[in-house]
Amino acid sequence: MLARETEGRLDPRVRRTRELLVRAFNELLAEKGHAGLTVQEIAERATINRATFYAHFRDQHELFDHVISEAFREELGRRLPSSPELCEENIRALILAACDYLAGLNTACSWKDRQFRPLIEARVQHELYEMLLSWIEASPQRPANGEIVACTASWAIFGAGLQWSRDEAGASADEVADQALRVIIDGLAGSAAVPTPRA
Amino acid sequence: MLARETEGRLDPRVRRTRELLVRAFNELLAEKGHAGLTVQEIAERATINRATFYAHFRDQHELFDHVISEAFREELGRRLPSSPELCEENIRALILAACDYLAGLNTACSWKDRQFRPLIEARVQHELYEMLLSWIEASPQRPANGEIVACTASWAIFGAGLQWSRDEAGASADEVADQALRVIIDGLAGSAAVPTPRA
DNA sequence: GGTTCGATGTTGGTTAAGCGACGGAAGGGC
DNA sequence: GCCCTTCCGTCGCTTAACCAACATCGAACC
Repeated sequence: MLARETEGRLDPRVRRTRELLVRAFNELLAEKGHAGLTVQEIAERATINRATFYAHFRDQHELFDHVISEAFREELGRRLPSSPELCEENIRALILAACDYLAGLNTACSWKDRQFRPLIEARVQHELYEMLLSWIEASPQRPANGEIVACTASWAIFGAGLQWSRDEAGASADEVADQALRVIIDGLAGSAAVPTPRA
Repeated sequence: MLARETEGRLDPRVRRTRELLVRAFNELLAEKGHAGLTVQEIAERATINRATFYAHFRDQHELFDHVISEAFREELGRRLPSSPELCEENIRALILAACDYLAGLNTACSWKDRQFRPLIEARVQHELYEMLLSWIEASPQRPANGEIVACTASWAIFGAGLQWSRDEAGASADEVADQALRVIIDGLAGSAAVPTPRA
């Protein structure tokens, strides 16, 4: 009964309610961390009724996922001014975004409780996947199994970014991006790690 | 059908809508001034439907009055930590608040268009009146004609404040407050401007 | 003059938000 | 064990916000 999501148009009340909830959640996250945060608290801060919360999110975890995804999508949006297509430049931006975002979690967002990092990381990978898939499906020669391609590549990008973010004093993000880019685009064969099977 | 104002309880949606409208109006006022501001613009900024606007304010002028009154009441609230009663200390705070608020209009709020100052000043006087009247009616020996007393005194305070705010390099606000306070409390007779009629 | 355009208030029907209450689960005290 | 509190997730009813119109007005503009 709520929110014809598929349509582009969306009831302004719905948009406003979600924005208020997201803002409130972000504020409380910054103030008190995630542990012990109640739905009541979030709803109150957002000036939204608690029951209305459940009309928009199944539970607090879903809101959490939504907020993380949105934050990472914003990070991506800042780095992807060019057209939405599958090209080296964009993939490189994806890698750098993953690096910076994941590294940022180690410093700025040194949460009281690190137990939520896996959840955040899962969202990052998922957003990489979604972005890649949208590019693949918009490309001229779209493969039949775009999902598998997107999945593999997104995990590759994610893995590179995560590894780099954990690696103190390693290579620069640019270097990582360049190397990972080669593997992702040309494959293992192209990266000279294995002999090319058909050469 | 909207907003049982008299009751203390007030639908949270109503409170939120009014706050959004007030905030939007203040923002637009700071950005573009008052001239040429449309209801449509205000409603849009507040993420409120234009029709809903009219469920809360008769027109833009009423919102304007509301905003000004609220700002001045806030100014008063900051200066009146003591109990709400008719005493020298509180009246003095009233005078000083009027002085500062009206003087502030000359500098910080140097609107593109000064034509709205009379409207603002009218609100200041009205708020002074309301505050005084509430004190008078709560006092032990409340006179029958509290309205006339409050009216006279509020205009006196307002006049003193306005004159001071216009007077460059005159007496300090404290001095004005002291002198005006004497006139207001002891009357012309007490201030020695005229001989006391019954002495 | 007449025409176009945009802002203003207003209306009735639709839809989402608020409220109060409910049962259930999780913890804390004793 | 048992009670007490607090949060959770859900439900039916009420109420306010949204929307798409509408007539009206005033300011260009020709």
